[in-house]
Amino acid sequence: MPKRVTKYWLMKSEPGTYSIDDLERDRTEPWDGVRNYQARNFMREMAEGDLAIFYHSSTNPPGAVGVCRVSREAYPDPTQFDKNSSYYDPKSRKDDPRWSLVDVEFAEKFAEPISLQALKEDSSLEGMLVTQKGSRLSVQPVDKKHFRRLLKVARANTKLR
DNA sequence: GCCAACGTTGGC
DNA sequence: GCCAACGTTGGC
Repeated sequence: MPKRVTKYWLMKSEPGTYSIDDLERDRTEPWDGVRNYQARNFMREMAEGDLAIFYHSSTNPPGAVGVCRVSREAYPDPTQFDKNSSYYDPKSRKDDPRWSLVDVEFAEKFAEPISLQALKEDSSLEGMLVTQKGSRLSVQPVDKKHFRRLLKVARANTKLR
């Protein structure tokens, strides 16, 4: 049996809701609240061990702030059945859950965030979904070459400190 | 706070 | 199946 190849992703979160520091403290977290079918489908493609860029959105500046690892593959998001949750979905049925999530665990926090602006200006990252205008997808695939490049930039920033 | 760029919903 | 109306995301 060939080993499954690690896949790479990018996951957005508003730091006011859940930040890389929160994940570093909690170590592992269910990535709940995703209510977009495309993003959900990407989470369903994830496997344990996949790596994801942790991205802070709706903040100044937005950008990549660290890395997390998928620690549990997709299962039903419990918040969809929780009437007290802002993620409650009355149309989702227990025998056919509409929304999924994965668990992610903390891997690393970058010494310096890599701003969206910097991502856009890096020609080696051309084609990354997150740099494209109007890209609102909160869970998205990342090419291996882009992932590796981004880590390289993060390391370089560490040396400059 | 504005608004462009989406995605979803529902009438027809 | 079309599309107008509405809601949301997220950069700026």
